[in-house]
Amino acid sequence: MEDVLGNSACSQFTVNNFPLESIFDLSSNEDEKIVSLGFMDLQGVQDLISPPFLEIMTAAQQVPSLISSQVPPTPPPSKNIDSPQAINQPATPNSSSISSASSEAFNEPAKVDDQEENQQKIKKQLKPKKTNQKRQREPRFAFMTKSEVDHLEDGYRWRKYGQKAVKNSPFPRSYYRCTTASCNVKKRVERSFSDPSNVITTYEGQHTHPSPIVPPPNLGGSHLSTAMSAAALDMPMQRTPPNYHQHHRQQPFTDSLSPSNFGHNIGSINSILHEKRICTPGTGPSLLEDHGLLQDILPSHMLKEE
DNA sequence: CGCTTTTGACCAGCGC
DNA sequence: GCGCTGGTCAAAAGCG
Repeated sequence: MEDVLGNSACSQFTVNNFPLESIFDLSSNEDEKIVSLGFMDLQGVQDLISPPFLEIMTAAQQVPSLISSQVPPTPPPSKNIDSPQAINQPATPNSSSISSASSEAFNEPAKVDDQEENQQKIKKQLKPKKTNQKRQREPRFAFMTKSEVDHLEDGYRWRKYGQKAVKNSPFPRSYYRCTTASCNVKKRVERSFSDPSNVITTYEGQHTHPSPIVPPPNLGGSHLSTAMSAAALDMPMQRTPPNYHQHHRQQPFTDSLSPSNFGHNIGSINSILHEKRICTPGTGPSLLEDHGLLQDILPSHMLKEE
């Protein structure tokens, strides 16, 4: 673990490029200690070199172990509170780190379904009954995007259901929910206090349906379309419609570290990376970031496969 | 008319 | 227990 954590590329990347704004608010399960790391906690003051973050970074290099756990396009996974693996994720490398990176839910067997149905029923009720358990949360994934608009077009349709002022920030946080009836995916959007040009988006849950916005074919070549079609079935942040990149510059690392990306195969990851390189204008600094960061983050063999 | 956004209120969790 | 904060609800308003 320390070997990985001590990876200078990782530290450098975190400290120099995304000092305090890289958000990986990845709630795991009823063990809410990660959940407690809210945006504002992480943003600005949170030491991202802390183990949870670095575990995620580590998880980025554990892709092969995740590839086998392809996320089915079925109801969003929930936390299996009965699963010892879901509880008290040890700060050990490999699978445990991956689990702490909000992927444990993806790896849960089908037995979760019943629980998750109950959970969703409860969620749909106005007043969820409070049981012995703490409120369950979907796996979350946050990333930061350089954008002038708050609500990034990610190919899904969202309905805003709330807005709250954020502590220590002049920018409000907006709450969105996927408009698809059976889909409980939510996302939160807020502007980075330390860098207002950055928009922090947190996705919670997993889409149970393909993206309603079908990207036009032959944009960016086969790599792009492959990545899109695959990603469209999964987490929203994976897919980036053409117009998305026209207006926004997403921090590359976030895509590459997306747990859902891990849920696919390396080819898909490479496709997404390829997509970004295709779509990111070479005139901006993002290209430089892209190039350097991706190399830092991704195992070298993955980049070679491109 | 249907859908989305706005916004104040309410509730739960957490720390003191 | 109390206050703070995050998250959600739901009525009203806005929009196409």
